[in-house]
Order: sequence, then structure tokens, then C-alpha cells
Amino acid sequence: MTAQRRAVAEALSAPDLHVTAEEVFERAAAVLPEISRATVYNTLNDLVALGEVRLTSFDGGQTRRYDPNARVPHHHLVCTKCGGAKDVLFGHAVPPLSKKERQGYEVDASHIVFEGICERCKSA
Amino acid sequence: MTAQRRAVAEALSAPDLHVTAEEVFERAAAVLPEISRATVYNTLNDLVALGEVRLTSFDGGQTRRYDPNARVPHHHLVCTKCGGAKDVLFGHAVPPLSKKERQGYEVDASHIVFEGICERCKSA
DNA sequence: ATATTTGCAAAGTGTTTGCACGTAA
DNA sequence: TTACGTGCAAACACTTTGCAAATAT
Repeated sequence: MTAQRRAVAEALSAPDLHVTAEEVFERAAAVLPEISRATVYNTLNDLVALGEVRLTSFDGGQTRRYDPNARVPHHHLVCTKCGGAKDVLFGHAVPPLSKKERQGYEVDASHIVFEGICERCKSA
Repeated sequence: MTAQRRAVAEALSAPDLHVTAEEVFERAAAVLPEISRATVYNTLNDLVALGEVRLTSFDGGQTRRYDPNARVPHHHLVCTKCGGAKDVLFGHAVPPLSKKERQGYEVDASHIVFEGICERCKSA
């Protein structure tokens, strides 16, 4: 556990924030100016491999964001204007697929993406 | 409407296939060997802008795929092994969010991603 | 002391762009 | 004929890698 790793972890700490790699770098650099992008990317990849953080994208892969809340299953509210995303701690389960709908797949997870306009973009 | 545009459209024609840009290029080049990657990208972007095709990513943005079935709302079955995706024409609607769950968002679309292992990867 | 992590700069992806040529209408 | 589409190659943004110096255990 090194100082730079701690800085990256801290940059991800806000539970329902979904930051880009560049934002993680900026936040980490604010605390530890000599940190390099390579270290940020390495650490993020390690965290993803460990299952601590989830790599997500809600705009068809044009922007990649890191979801620190990987351990708690949840859905997402995504703003189609600004790209921001919020977690939805959704009580109800996702409706199950019938055997025919499963098309031979063995399904072991599912999540819903709700697309819309966030409050800030609506008023802007 | 040019020959290269037609070749790109044809490469996307299978309704529940989700191809990458490179696969579109390969398929188009099989028919029209002198086609260039730039044209493929240009055309794909045009199709996305027209709403004919939807840009998607199911692996956190590491692979981008084009979904030709943009006009019909549907959900997706995604294989976490091979990255392949199939459409799910889902009769049931997505459960609505309560006002509190919406967190000020104005939601206008939603879709479910079912993750699992496809039949081929299961037997492999 | 040894193995691991860092920073830098360079290489690698996949995608986009500028410009001259070719082609559609 | 006139504007638009194409191909090429260069530019681009983002991410990964090789290596030597620095650091953790």
C-alpha cells in the first residue's frame, strides 16, 4: 500500500460518483502532485481486477467511468446530456427471463439503465 | 447513396447481431475491397446520428458495438466470456422508479442488461 | 535485501480529420 | 457541373508498456 494508491482510492471514495480516469488523475494529483497517469491507470486496473471497482460506460463506450460501488448491486440513472450517472438502490428485482427469452444463456446478473435528463441539465 | 454506404448497411443487416467497427470494415471490404476504414467510420457515425443504428458497449466501454435494431426498444443478453450480445424482445415493462428513486431526473428510456454465459461459451 | 511500485517517455489502440481525387445527381 | 463522398495518410485521445530509479516490507 503506497501513498499513490491511497490517493487513487480516495479519489474514488464518493460512493455514488462515477468518475473518468482523467478525473481520478486530477483528484489524485491535487493531493500528490508527482503522481503519474500510468500509476493511476495501473491502480485502477488493479482495483477492477480485485472487484473493488467496476468499469462502466453508459454512452456506448465513448466515455469510461469507474464505479466504486461494485460490491452492492444497483441500477443506474444516466443523464443523456452531461453523461453523469447516479446509483439507484432498487428494491424490486429485475423481472426474470423465461427459458425461451434466455436463448441458452446462463444469466447470473442484471441491471437496469434508466436514461433521462438530470435536474441540473433540465434547468439549464 | 453510394456503393460503400450500401456495403456498410449490408454489414449491419443481421438484426440481432452486434458488430464492432472493425467487423463492419471486414464485412464491407469482403464485398468492396477498396473501401477505407475512414468511410466505414464516417458512415457508421452518420447512421448513429440518423438514429438508424445505436452505438452500444456492454463491457464498460472497452469494446464498442453497433446495434442495427435501434428503432425497436429491447433489452440485451450479454456474454461475459466472448462479449457477444443478443436482443431480448421483452414483453414486460421495466418497473418504474418512485419519485424519490428518480432523484430529480426526468426518465425517458430504460433498458436491462442481463449478463451471463452464452451457450457456446458454456460448452467450451 | 528483495521484490514491488513508481515515473517517464515511447508505443499501442481505435477513431477522426484535411485534403486532393473521384463520383453521384 | 457542382456539391458531396471517398481514400489516404497524418493527427488524435486514451491507455498500456519497458525500463531505470525509488520505495515498501
